[in-house]
Amino acid sequence: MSEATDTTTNELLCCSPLLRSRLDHDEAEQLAAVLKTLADPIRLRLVNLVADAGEICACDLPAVLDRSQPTVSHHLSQLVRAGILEREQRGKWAWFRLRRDQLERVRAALS
Amino acid sequence: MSEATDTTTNELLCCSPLLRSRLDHDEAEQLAAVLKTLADPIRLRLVNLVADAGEICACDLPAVLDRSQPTVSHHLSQLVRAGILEREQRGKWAWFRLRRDQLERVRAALS
DNA sequence: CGAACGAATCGACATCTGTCAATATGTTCC
DNA sequence: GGAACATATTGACAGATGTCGATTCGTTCG
Repeated sequence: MSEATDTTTNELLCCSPLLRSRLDHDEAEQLAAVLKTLADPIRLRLVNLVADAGEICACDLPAVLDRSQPTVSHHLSQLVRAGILEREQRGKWAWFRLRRDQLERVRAALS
Repeated sequence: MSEATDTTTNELLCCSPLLRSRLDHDEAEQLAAVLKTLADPIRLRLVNLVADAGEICACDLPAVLDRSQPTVSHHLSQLVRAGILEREQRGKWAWFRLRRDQLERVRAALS
C-alpha cells in the first residue's frame, strides 16, 4: 500500500442527555461503553497528549507513557474503536488525531 | 438515632480541562476513577432516575433495575463515594439525591 | 527479494469488577 | 425487649481488563 492510507474512523456514539431525558437500557450500555474507554489513566493521558500536540506518532508513546509497545497499541485501538481518536498510516508510522466532535458528544451526554 | 441523619457527602474531584491543560499522572488517575464510577449501565440509570425524580428511595431500586438488593446497595455506595450522589437516612429508608455540581465538574474536566 | 523496523495480534497472567446468597447492622413500632 | 423490615457487609465466583513477551504483519529501502 502507499502513502496516507485511510482514517479508520468508527462512528459510534451516543446519547441523549443523561439529566434531561429518559435513558433506556441500550443507551445506558452505549454511554457506559464510551465512558469505560475514557476511564483509564493511560488513555486519558493519550487524549491529553494528542489534544495538546495536534497529532501524535505511536512510535513515541511507549517511552512517554512508560508502557510496552503492545500495551500502547492496545489502548490506541480502544480509543479508535470508540471513535475518540482517528488513525492515519504514514509510511510505516501510525499517527493519531483527536476527534473533538466525538468527545464533545460524550460531554453533551453528561448534561 | 433520629430523623434526617446527615448527608455522607464525599468531596472528591477533579480536574483541569483535559483538552486545554497538561494532565499529570495523579490527575489522570483521579479523573479515570470518577469516569470509571460513571462507566456502568446500572449506575448511569441510577443517575438518570435520580435526575428525573429529584430523589429516589433505595427501597424501590432492586425492582426497577432488576438487580439484587446487595448489588444495588453496592452501586449506590460507589456513586456516593465518588461524590456523584448524596445519601440521606430517613427512618429506615435511604434516600439519594444527585450532586449536579459534581457531575458538572466531570463534564468540565472533559472540555 | 531480503533486511530492518514500526505496529498489531496472540497467549498468558494477575488483578479488578459485577453479581448474588447469606449474614449482619440499624431502625421502627408494638 | 423483640418482631419486622430496610440497608450494608461479607464471601464467593465468573467474567472483564491491563499488562507484557513473543510472534506476526506491513511497509520501506537497499
